[in-house]
Amino acid sequence: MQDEKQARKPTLSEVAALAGVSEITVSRALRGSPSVAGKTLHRVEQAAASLGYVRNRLAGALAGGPSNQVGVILPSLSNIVFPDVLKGLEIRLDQAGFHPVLGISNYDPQQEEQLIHNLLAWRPAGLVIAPSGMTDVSRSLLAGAGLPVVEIMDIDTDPVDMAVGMSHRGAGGDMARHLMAQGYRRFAYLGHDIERDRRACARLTGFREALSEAGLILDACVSLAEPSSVTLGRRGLKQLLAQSDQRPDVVYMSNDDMAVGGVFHCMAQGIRLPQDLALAGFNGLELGQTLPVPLTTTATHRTRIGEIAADCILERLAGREPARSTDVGFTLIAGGTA
Amino acid sequence: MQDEKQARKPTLSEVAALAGVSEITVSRALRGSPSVAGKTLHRVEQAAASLGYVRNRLAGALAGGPSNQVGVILPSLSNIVFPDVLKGLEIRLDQAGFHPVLGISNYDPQQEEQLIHNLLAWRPAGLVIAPSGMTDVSRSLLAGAGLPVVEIMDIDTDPVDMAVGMSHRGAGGDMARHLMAQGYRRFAYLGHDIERDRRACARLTGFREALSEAGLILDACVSLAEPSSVTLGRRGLKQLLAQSDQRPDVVYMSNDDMAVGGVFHCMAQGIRLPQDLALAGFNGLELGQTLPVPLTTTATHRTRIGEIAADCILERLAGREPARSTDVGFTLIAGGTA
DNA sequence: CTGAAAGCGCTAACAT
DNA sequence: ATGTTAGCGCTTTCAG
Repeated sequence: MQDEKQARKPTLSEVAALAGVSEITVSRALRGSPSVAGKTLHRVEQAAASLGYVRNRLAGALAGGPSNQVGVILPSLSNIVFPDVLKGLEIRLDQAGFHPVLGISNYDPQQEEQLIHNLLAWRPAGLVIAPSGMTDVSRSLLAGAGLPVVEIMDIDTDPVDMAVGMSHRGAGGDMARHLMAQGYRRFAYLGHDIERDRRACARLTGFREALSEAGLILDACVSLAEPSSVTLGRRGLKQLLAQSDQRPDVVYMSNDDMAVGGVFHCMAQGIRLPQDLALAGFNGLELGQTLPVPLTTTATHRTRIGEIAADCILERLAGREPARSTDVGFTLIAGGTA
Repeated sequence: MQDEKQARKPTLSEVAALAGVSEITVSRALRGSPSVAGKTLHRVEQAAASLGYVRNRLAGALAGGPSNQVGVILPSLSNIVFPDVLKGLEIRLDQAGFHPVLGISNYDPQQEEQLIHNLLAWRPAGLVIAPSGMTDVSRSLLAGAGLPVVEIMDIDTDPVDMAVGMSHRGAGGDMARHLMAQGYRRFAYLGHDIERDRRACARLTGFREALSEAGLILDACVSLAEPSSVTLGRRGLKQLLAQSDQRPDVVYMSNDDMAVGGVFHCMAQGIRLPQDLALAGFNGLELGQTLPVPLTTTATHRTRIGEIAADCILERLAGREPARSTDVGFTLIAGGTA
């Protein structure tokens, strides 16, 4: 080891000098090129270690070498959903020696555009984005970036490059059909700040469409202008029930966090599930499935979305051509709350 | 806008040519230097926009400009705890125009060491790490990196540079004293793969110490070799109760996820909380506080840790000297389960 | 307020 | 298997 405070980090040429070879040989050796003699390799590694050499990938990438950074833009980290996706991304990227560079858009198209610009400035190897209403500028930045781009979560819209996700509209429709099949007829919806969450919006649209096809309607539809949470679901359901003169048969909640809040409200009020009131959520979080009565919901494959998105980037970088759109599907869980 | 597929991105000199000024003037203009005439600035911005210019920060950073990347190493993303910390980091970093570059160590010191090396290769402006048993090499890499480093979560050990967190040992001790004050005498502990989670370990240590000081002991101590989860807590409590010939008064669970699982087990079995059995967790997750009976636990200030860690990095970069160690504390929540 | 020169540390391309 | 040459695109000096 060397001094604790080395102001200037050692460079390739210093390693080269110590090892008695040229810079390029050190470069090749340290990058694991097969065309370096075992003996040379060893000597270079020794020299690098003894100097505490740490490769400068800024210089490498600028000189035309590959980057191992992948830009990742997500709308939020508050709910476990996006960390789950990020986990899948990270696992696969890490295996390939890549790192996610993160940006959070807060569901704001302007922030999103800014982030795309900022992340592109680092010339990443690829970009993964859970879109929040991309602007034309955003789209054109991505189209012109000349790198693999994966839009995740949703496959209801046409992607700039690639897409991995599921149909939220389809999920909403399927849940509506499932609930109708259970015999429910009076439907209500309780959502969080749905203006900003286009995917929650798409589910509601699909839900409505399916009801409509069966000649039914949504009796009540409440959206609260706050991010989703268990607390909000609990409070929201209380409010929804208070303001309905006739209690609905079933409430479709914008996601599991909200739905679990609803379940807790019912528990506290002695409202029996599903006899007195039925509830359905979305996401299939562990939380909802571990309740004494498992939540009726739609399980999504979040980590899988992340993994596949990473694979798309890596495949493309390897010169192959991944599917333009990948549907990871979803699974309706007929739990005990509806 | 320009062609969808621009193979080579425009460079500073192209913008300069179009604007009729020198490269350096464009550089200054685009970085918002005050010493650029308003008229020139405008012309440069026009030129940049019309070419779809995206700054290359690789080149900028290599040439000695500042980096706006901050390496972030976390042990896991599976539990909401670290995403919460990451959220706090991201908020503050984003405000300052910085981005986190992420690495997940999986609680493995070797992976951690590798990550530190990889992230340092990008010459980030700073590094934030939730340590997982740092090796000597890790420590020496950080010490010699010549950049601000913040170790987060824990302040029980001496940091290489700066630390932001709380005393987990203290939290365990406080909970033990709280439970003893409630009159409980037969204590049990239920943990997840605690070998890997040094902070959970520290809490248990503090818990034991406090019992010991009062002349009490831990009657049962079960650790399951799996990551913590609601499911594991539910299953684990069942197992723990089955194998105890005399039921404990109270079970200290390694965290809230585990504890909520325990609560669900009790609900399902008709075990009354806290009369028949008391439970306590750790973290103060929303989940536990929204249960019909709020969980007794220790609230941690996770997002705050992230925010302060980011501030430490930014302060140091601004030339100021932040506190070497920041204790964000914790708050014991005397809920209804103990 | 603007510019010219020099070089950050590395790697691709072309030798040998 | 190793070396030489020539930048990558920007920003830091240092000059006006």
